[in-house]
Amino acid sequence: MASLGELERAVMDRLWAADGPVAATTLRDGLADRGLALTTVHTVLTRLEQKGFVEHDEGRPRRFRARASQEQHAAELMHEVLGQAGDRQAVLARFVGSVGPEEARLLRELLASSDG
Amino acid sequence: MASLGELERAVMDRLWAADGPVAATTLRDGLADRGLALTTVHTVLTRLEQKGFVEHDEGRPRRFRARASQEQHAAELMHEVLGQAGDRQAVLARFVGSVGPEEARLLRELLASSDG
DNA sequence: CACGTCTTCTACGCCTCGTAGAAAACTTCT
DNA sequence: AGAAGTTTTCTACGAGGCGTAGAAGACGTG
Repeated sequence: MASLGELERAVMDRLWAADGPVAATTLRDGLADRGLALTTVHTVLTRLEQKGFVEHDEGRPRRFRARASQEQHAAELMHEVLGQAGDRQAVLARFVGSVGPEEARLLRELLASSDG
Repeated sequence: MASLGELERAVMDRLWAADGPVAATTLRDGLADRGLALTTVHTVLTRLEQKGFVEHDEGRPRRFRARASQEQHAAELMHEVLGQAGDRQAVLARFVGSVGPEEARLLRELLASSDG
């Protein structure tokens, strides 16, 4: 999967946090601390579309939204990391070995429901 | 964590696959299909050392080895991905939801032993 | 010491990414 | 419709990462 730069990531975070499609101006305002030009935001959005992370509607102004939820994205990344390792089982062992107790419990529940 | 380029990754894979420290010439020979100059391998190794992935002994010729196992590395990456997501639980849910039955079983066993 | 090998230094070209101006397309207001 | 403002696209540039390796220096061996 394509990776994200720092600003690209910040934009994705905004899109993920939003509960609907977002206009470029809104994104620029949300990132006001950076003092970005609107064209900069557009450039980043275009690149994110090329990478397949974002899509826009046909309205005017365009509204942009993430194609996958942040959770989907993160889970896919985790599978990608897991998949390119030689010994997947060993990786999983290490992974769960360093998971906190809260999350361990959650995992147990999740795995219990999906019976096998 | 610093990320790896394509060749850097290939070198790490060799180091991970090796069961001991490896000389640069050996790495070059292992990557013979690429027809790399030995200095290229050295450059990559130096960068991998700067990134903290590799270290070398003081022998002559130098022998290089990965500082973490591939499993450690992958597990850390997975935690990194998980950690930078907003809703960790939702990510875990998605993650285990798309894990194969074999691995689900493994995970159950791993989690059962670490009681909580 | 001479020769070959190993290591470091330096460099270059390509690509990505943050950044944005200029220009084109479009909307809105009168 | 025309003027004025907004939005979108096109083009570009500089910094940094990475693949790549030559040149030069350090070192071991005969």
